[in-house]
Amino acid sequence: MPTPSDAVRDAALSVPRTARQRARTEITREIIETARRHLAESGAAGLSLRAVARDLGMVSSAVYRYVPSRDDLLTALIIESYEHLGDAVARSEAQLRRGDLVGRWLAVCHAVRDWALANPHEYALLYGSPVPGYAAPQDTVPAGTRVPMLLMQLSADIIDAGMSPEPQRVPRAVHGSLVPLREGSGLPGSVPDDSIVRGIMAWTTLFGAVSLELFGQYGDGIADPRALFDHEMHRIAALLVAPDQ
Amino acid sequence: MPTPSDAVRDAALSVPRTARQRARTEITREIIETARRHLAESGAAGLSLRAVARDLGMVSSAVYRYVPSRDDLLTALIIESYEHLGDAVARSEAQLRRGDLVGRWLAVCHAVRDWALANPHEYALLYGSPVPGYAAPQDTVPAGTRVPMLLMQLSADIIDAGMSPEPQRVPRAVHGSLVPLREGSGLPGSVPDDSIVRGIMAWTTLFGAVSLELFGQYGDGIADPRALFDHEMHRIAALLVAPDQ
DNA sequence: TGTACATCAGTGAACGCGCGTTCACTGATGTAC
DNA sequence: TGTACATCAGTGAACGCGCGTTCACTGATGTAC
Repeated sequence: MPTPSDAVRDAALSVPRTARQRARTEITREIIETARRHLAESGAAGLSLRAVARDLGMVSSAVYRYVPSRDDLLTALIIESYEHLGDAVARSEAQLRRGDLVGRWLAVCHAVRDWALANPHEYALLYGSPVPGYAAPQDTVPAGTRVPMLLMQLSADIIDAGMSPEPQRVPRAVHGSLVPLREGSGLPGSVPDDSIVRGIMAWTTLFGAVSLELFGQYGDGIADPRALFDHEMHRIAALLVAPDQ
Repeated sequence: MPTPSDAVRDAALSVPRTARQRARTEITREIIETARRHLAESGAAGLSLRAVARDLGMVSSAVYRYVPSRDDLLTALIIESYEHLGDAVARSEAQLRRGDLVGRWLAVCHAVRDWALANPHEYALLYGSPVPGYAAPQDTVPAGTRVPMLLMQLSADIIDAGMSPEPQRVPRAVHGSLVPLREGSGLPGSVPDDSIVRGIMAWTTLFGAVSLELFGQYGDGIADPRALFDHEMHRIAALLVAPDQ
């Protein structure tokens, strides 16, 4: 059952046939691109179908031929933003030797931070406060889990390389808490709870650091946020990878 | 030089004299309380002077006798929210024996999380994406640093108790990065960089965990977020307090 | 204690703006025979 | 290859809504003598 936002993406991606279909594909893309520009400049709350239409020289009602509603446009943008972030992170991480586990972790961290600094409104849309009156549909979930998935792969590689820190026992309640995550992600049962917890903590510190910096909590207190971030991520790496044995 | 939002707070707090002044104080409070209710229900973007006026049975222009503009009202709410959070955290932390350093840390963590869950829009206002078109003035800084200050006090107590982990050396760039924070906070020079870094990392993980949970990044993956949070904060405690020597 | 004047709260209308969405309609493009 | 019909893009007007802020005005409260 295709949802409206599927339709939006499909139209933007499908192979064009007739002139009409080609135009439709192109204009849908233009609408999304224009919306993305507005999002980047004014943030999600300032995103308006009328403004997008104006920018494209269309009458506002014409946009409804391509996009069912403002919320669907927002959903499409959220998914695309997750994909952009995911691409940036994957590209950066792929450049490192597979065996360089700490390096791969740091590449992920800096890719996330760099992308966030370059695209602050998109980052805020994904990881900031929810947009009022908008509830992200389930469609956004697969794109949204790309970075966590990448970190899980990294964790798995660390375990395979025998570089994982000695697993600690984890309270029963925490074990139970992780069950849906295990089921949803197809994680092999052999991965200990402790590794998952470490992964979540690393992920938490990563996004916590980026959010605190980007959302202004450092104030004027930190002269060189990149240096601090880099150092923090180095230290957190000890959570993931045991020092050489 | 009193700023407009100072005026708002002063009016709400000053000792009343004449009937007029008493009414002014009361009505200013009512405006702020109503605005806070709206904020709690619809979030910062949905906060409107007209809606507040309606709720109070006033005509919209009358509010301008008490509040110079919407932005000043927002500033007042931000400051109050920081104070509420700060109060909640301080109250909770004060109940523990001073020597129970890990317990004090955990009290801070749970107080932050509990407050955030009880007041999600206020939390989003403070730690989420910035409100579009609004720049928080410097007035909000003192209130905004209450929780960090509390954590610094805790760190200082840990050092005094000799429970601090063996300080690591910190890269020169990181040392430099911390200079404005040292100057701005009146931290004694004897506190090593390493302790500050540890404090920042703990603070980062704390707010990262609360934000990821509250802003929906866990999806359906975590069955019992409180248990996970509690466990994470226990483990982060090792950053701050060395295991018994 | 009473009067004259100054201060201030609250009114109501207005300005100028923007938004999402619907709908009947026109004219161009595509399709089936 | 040409015609008849169906599909679809885009128009323009409208509905109904909400917002922040200003301004001239009224009537009540406060103050100085």
